Amino acid sequence: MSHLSIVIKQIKDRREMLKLTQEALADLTGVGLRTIKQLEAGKANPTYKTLQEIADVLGLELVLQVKKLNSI
Amino acid sequence: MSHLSIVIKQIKDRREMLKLTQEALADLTGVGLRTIKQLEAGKANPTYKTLQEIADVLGLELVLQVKKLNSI
DNA sequence: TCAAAATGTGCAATAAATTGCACATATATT
DNA sequence: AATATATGTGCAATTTATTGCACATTTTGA
Repeated sequence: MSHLSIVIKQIKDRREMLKLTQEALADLTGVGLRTIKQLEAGKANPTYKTLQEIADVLGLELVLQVKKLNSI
Repeated sequence: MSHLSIVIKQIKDRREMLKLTQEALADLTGVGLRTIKQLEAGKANPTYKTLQEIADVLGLELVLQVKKLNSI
Protein backbone atom coordinates (compact mmCIF):
# COMPACT_ATOMS: atom_id res chain seq x y z
CA MET A 1 0.00 0.00 0.00
CA SER A 2 1.59 3.21 -1.15
CA HIS A 3 1.89 6.19 1.08
CA LEU A 4 -0.50 8.17 -1.05
CA SER A 5 -3.19 5.55 -0.81
CA ILE A 6 -2.96 5.77 2.95
CA VAL A 7 -3.45 9.51 2.76
CA ILE A 8 -6.36 9.02 0.39
CA LYS A 9 -8.00 6.56 2.72
CA GLN A 10 -7.62 8.95 5.62
CA ILE A 11 -9.25 11.71 3.61
CA LYS A 12 -12.10 9.50 2.54
CA ASP A 13 -12.68 8.15 6.03
CA ARG A 14 -12.59 11.60 7.52
CA ARG A 15 -14.99 12.98 4.93
CA GLU A 16 -17.44 10.18 5.61
CA MET A 17 -17.08 10.62 9.33
CA LEU A 18 -18.13 14.22 8.84
CA LYS A 19 -21.09 13.11 6.71
CA LEU A 20 -19.90 15.09 3.73
CA THR A 21 -20.43 14.06 0.12
CA GLN A 22 -17.66 14.58 -2.39
CA GLU A 23 -19.76 17.37 -3.82
CA ALA A 24 -20.10 19.08 -0.43
CA LEU A 25 -16.36 18.80 0.07
CA ALA A 26 -15.79 20.28 -3.37
CA ASP A 27 -17.98 23.24 -2.46
CA LEU A 28 -16.33 23.76 0.91
CA THR A 29 -12.79 23.55 -0.42
CA GLY A 30 -13.18 25.21 -3.78
CA VAL A 31 -11.45 22.20 -5.31
CA GLY A 32 -13.21 20.84 -8.37
CA LEU A 33 -15.50 17.89 -7.86
CA ARG A 34 -13.76 16.04 -10.66
CA THR A 35 -10.46 16.47 -8.85
CA ILE A 36 -11.85 15.08 -5.62
CA LYS A 37 -13.41 12.16 -7.43
CA GLN A 38 -10.13 11.31 -9.09
CA LEU A 39 -8.21 11.69 -5.87
CA GLU A 40 -10.43 9.37 -3.85
CA ALA A 41 -10.56 6.90 -6.72
CA GLY A 42 -6.77 6.68 -6.44
CA LYS A 43 -6.15 8.19 -9.84
CA ALA A 44 -4.32 11.34 -8.98
CA ASN A 45 -1.03 12.89 -8.00
CA PRO A 46 -2.48 15.96 -6.32
CA THR A 47 -0.60 19.18 -5.79
CA TYR A 48 0.32 20.28 -2.33
CA LYS A 49 -2.24 23.04 -2.50
CA THR A 50 -5.06 20.68 -3.38
CA LEU A 51 -4.19 18.30 -0.56
CA GLN A 52 -3.78 21.17 1.84
CA GLU A 53 -7.15 22.73 1.06
CA ILE A 54 -8.92 19.41 1.46
CA ALA A 55 -7.07 18.53 4.64
CA ASP A 56 -7.83 21.94 6.07
CA VAL A 57 -11.58 21.67 5.59
CA LEU A 58 -11.54 18.17 7.06
CA GLY A 59 -9.72 19.35 10.17
CA LEU A 60 -6.57 17.56 9.15
CA GLU A 61 -3.06 18.80 8.54
CA LEU A 62 -0.14 17.61 6.47
CA VAL A 63 2.94 17.29 8.60
CA LEU A 64 6.49 16.51 7.59
CA GLN A 65 8.22 14.54 10.28
CA VAL A 66 11.34 12.54 10.77
CA LYS A 67 10.72 8.94 9.78
CA LYS A 68 10.20 6.49 12.56
CA LEU A 69 12.87 3.78 12.60
CA ASN A 70 10.37 1.00 12.03
CA SER A 71 8.97 2.79 8.99
CA ILE A 72 12.25 2.50 7.10
CA MET B 1 4.02 31.89 7.47
CA SER B 2 2.15 29.51 5.23
CA HIS B 3 2.11 25.83 5.87
CA LEU B 4 4.03 25.12 2.70
CA SER B 5 6.83 27.46 3.69
CA ILE B 6 7.19 25.53 6.92
CA VAL B 7 7.49 22.30 4.96
CA ILE B 8 10.00 23.93 2.64
CA LYS B 9 12.10 25.12 5.53
CA GLN B 10 12.10 21.65 7.03
CA ILE B 11 13.27 20.18 3.74
CA LYS B 12 16.01 22.74 3.35
CA ASP B 13 17.20 22.37 6.94
CA ARG B 14 17.22 18.61 6.67
CA ARG B 15 19.11 18.67 3.38
CA GLU B 16 21.75 20.94 4.85
CA MET B 17 21.97 18.84 7.98
CA LEU B 18 22.76 15.91 5.73
CA LYS B 19 25.39 17.97 3.88
CA LEU B 20 23.66 17.52 0.56
CA THR B 21 23.64 20.10 -2.20
CA GLN B 22 20.48 20.69 -4.19
CA GLU B 23 22.20 18.93 -7.05
CA ALA B 24 23.00 15.88 -4.93
CA LEU B 25 19.41 15.77 -3.76
CA ALA B 26 18.23 15.99 -7.34
CA ASP B 27 20.41 13.04 -8.26
CA LEU B 28 19.31 10.97 -5.28
CA THR B 29 15.61 11.62 -5.76
CA GLY B 30 15.37 11.71 -9.53
CA VAL B 31 13.55 15.01 -9.21
CA GLY B 32 14.83 17.68 -11.56
CA LEU B 33 17.32 20.15 -10.15
CA ARG B 34 15.22 23.01 -11.46
CA THR B 35 12.24 21.70 -9.53
CA ILE B 36 14.20 21.50 -6.29
CA LYS B 37 15.59 24.98 -6.80
CA GLN B 38 12.11 26.37 -7.33
CA LEU B 39 10.73 24.50 -4.36
CA GLU B 40 13.34 25.72 -1.91
CA ALA B 41 13.09 29.23 -3.30
CA GLY B 42 9.43 29.15 -2.33
CA LYS B 43 8.20 29.34 -5.90
CA ALA B 44 6.40 26.08 -6.29
CA ASN B 45 3.25 24.13 -5.61
CA PRO B 46 4.82 20.69 -5.78
CA THR B 47 2.92 17.52 -6.49
CA TYR B 48 2.52 14.92 -3.82
CA LYS B 49 4.91 12.64 -5.64
CA THR B 50 7.64 15.26 -5.79
CA LEU B 51 7.33 16.03 -2.09
CA GLN B 52 7.20 12.37 -1.24
CA GLU B 53 10.33 11.48 -3.18
CA ILE B 54 12.27 14.31 -1.60
CA ALA B 55 11.00 13.56 1.89
CA ASP B 56 11.85 9.91 1.47
CA VAL B 57 15.47 10.52 0.56
CA LEU B 58 15.81 12.96 3.45
CA GLY B 59 14.47 10.42 5.93
CA LEU B 60 11.26 12.37 6.36
CA GLU B 61 7.66 11.40 5.82
CA LEU B 62 4.51 13.29 5.02
CA VAL B 63 1.82 12.48 7.53
CA LEU B 64 -1.81 13.50 7.55
CA GLN B 65 -3.00 13.95 11.09
CA VAL B 66 -5.92 15.39 12.93
CA LYS B 67 -5.32 19.05 13.60
CA LYS B 68 -4.23 20.02 17.03
CA LEU B 69 -6.74 22.25 18.78
CA ASN B 70 -4.27 25.11 19.09
CA SER B 71 -3.50 24.95 15.38
CA ILE B 72 -7.06 25.89 14.43
C1' DT C 1 -37.57 -3.50 -5.36
C1' DC C 2 -36.78 0.70 -7.36
C1' DA C 3 -35.96 5.45 -7.47
C1' DA C 4 -32.69 8.90 -5.81
C1' DA C 5 -28.28 10.08 -4.45
C1' DA C 6 -23.49 9.41 -4.61
C1' DT C 7 -19.46 7.99 -6.78
C1' DG C 8 -16.58 6.53 -10.89
C1' DT C 9 -14.89 7.41 -15.76
C1' DG C 10 -14.07 8.83 -20.85
C1' DC C 11 -13.29 12.98 -23.32
C1' DA C 12 -11.34 17.38 -24.10
C1' DA C 13 -9.86 22.14 -22.81
C1' DT C 14 -7.08 24.90 -19.83
C1' DA C 15 -3.90 25.90 -16.31
C1' DA C 16 0.06 24.66 -14.07
C1' DA C 17 4.06 21.54 -12.66
C1' DT C 18 8.34 19.68 -14.27
C1' DT C 19 12.38 20.04 -16.72
C1' DG C 20 16.83 21.57 -19.06
C1' DC C 21 19.70 25.27 -20.49
C1' DA C 22 22.14 29.34 -19.88
C1' DC C 23 23.37 32.74 -16.99
C1' DA C 24 22.96 35.83 -12.72
C1' DT C 25 23.69 36.13 -7.89
C1' DA C 26 25.25 34.57 -3.55
C1' DT C 27 28.13 31.74 -0.56
C1' DA C 28 32.23 29.28 0.63
C1' DT C 29 37.12 28.16 0.08
C1' DT C 30 41.85 29.15 -0.64
C1' DA D 1 40.47 39.37 -3.07
C1' DA D 2 39.92 35.94 -6.31
C1' DT D 3 38.12 31.58 -7.51
C1' DA D 4 35.17 27.77 -7.08
C1' DT D 5 30.89 26.05 -5.54
C1' DA D 6 26.10 26.50 -4.69
C1' DT D 7 21.80 28.60 -5.31
C1' DG D 8 18.32 31.62 -7.82
C1' DT D 9 15.86 32.96 -12.22
C1' DG D 10 14.19 33.97 -17.20
C1' DC D 11 12.84 31.38 -21.09
C1' DA D 12 10.56 27.79 -23.45
C1' DA D 13 9.18 22.88 -24.27
C1' DT D 14 6.83 19.00 -22.45
C1' DT D 15 4.18 16.63 -19.34
C1' DT D 16 0.60 16.48 -16.16
C1' DA D 17 -2.93 18.29 -12.81
C1' DT D 18 -7.31 20.49 -12.71
C1' DT D 19 -11.72 21.11 -14.35
C1' DG D 20 -16.52 20.64 -16.42
C1' DC D 21 -19.70 17.85 -18.88
C1' DA D 22 -22.16 13.87 -19.85
C1' DC D 23 -23.03 9.44 -18.64
C1' DA D 24 -22.09 4.71 -16.35
C1' DT D 25 -21.97 2.33 -12.14
C1' DT D 26 -22.63 1.80 -7.35
C1' DT D 27 -24.76 2.72 -3.03
C1' DT D 28 -28.50 4.37 -0.19
C1' DG D 29 -33.25 5.06 1.40
C1' DA D 30 -37.98 4.86 0.97
